Amino acid sequence: MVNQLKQENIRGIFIQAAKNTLKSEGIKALSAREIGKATGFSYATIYNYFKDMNELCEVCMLEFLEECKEHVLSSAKSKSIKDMLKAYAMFFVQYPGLYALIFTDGNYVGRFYKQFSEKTEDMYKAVFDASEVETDNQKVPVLAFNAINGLLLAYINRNTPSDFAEFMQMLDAQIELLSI
Amino acid sequence: MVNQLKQENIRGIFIQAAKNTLKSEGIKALSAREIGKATGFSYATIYNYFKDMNELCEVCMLEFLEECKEHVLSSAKSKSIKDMLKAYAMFFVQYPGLYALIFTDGNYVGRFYKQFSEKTEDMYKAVFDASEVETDNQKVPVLAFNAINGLLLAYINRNTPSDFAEFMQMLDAQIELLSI
DNA sequence: TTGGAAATTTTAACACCGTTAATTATATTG
DNA sequence: CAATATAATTAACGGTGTTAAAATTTCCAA
Repeated sequence: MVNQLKQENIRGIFIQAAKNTLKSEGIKALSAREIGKATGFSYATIYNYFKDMNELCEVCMLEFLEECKEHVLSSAKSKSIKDMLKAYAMFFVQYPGLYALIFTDGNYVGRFYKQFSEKTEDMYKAVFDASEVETDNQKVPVLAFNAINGLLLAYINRNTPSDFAEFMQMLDAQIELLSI
Repeated sequence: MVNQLKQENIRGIFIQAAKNTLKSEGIKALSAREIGKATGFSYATIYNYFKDMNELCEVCMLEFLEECKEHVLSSAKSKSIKDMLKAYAMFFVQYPGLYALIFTDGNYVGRFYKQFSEKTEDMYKAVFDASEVETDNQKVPVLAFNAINGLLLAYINRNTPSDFAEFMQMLDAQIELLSI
């Protein structure tokens, strides 16, 4: 019982350390040894609490997705889909490493992708439900977010456009083009 | 003179070997040792012809981008933007590893991203020019491709949707939603 | 309280990776 | 042919994830 609690705590310590690294330095900086140093444990102790580094990453991903959802629902300037999609984009502009982790690094989707994909689509639909947009087409929320993801992909991973202001213009234009 | 030719040939051998691996097995399977084995050279010989593995990858990326452009311009069913965007998507569905390499693996964009981004946008515009679409908005080609890239990102990197037929439906719906 | 069993942590090791320096082999040229 | 320049190879370093064995700590009953 007490043991259980302690185990959960230590697991949480590893998760927190990994999240810190992922947020500040990105996945390239994450390693078993680095987490060991950050937590004061040996580098191998992690393997008593996670099957492998992938599992640790996947747990972080799920938590980040939750953070993202909360950020969108709480910080959007209005309930217009434009502002909500902007809030979504801003989350990843603020934490570009998380975008790479969640959307582009295939290594760490692995076993959990089903659970993860479902949770992502749930978020998309939740945001649309919270917005003032009405559409019969079930696909529209997913498509809209996909389009924004494509924009983020170019901006975050490839520095295109290279300027933030221009990125914002592209974001506006993209939402305009989607005509939702 | 003869030397120069020989050097170019060996460089080409490494590039070809790397391209084969990237196409068939993706970037995770690529390593200096693996290329050494595939070409019959030692693993360190590559460093006489490329600054590092990144440079080798970047050269491959540029060549793949060219292949992609040729594929779109030659194999699209018609000059409608719908068919051309479909041809674009099909190229990466056929070689999913290349999509990961070109668009999502930040490691290998590195130094060359400017040259590479420009070449990508050139391709987008070339495709639009070759199509029957007319638009005043310079941004439209880039935005349309970004949206398709977002779709590819979900399908290739995250298996969403998990079914090819459904992906094709999403593709149609995305182009529809863009109303171009 | 103490001794032994169970649980946990750490150390050492293995197989990879990219990369570099020194060595060996090959080719070129006087 | 010998000396030199060029190219390829081997050995090594520091990094990675991961596992097995050793060391340590925790726990509980006598």
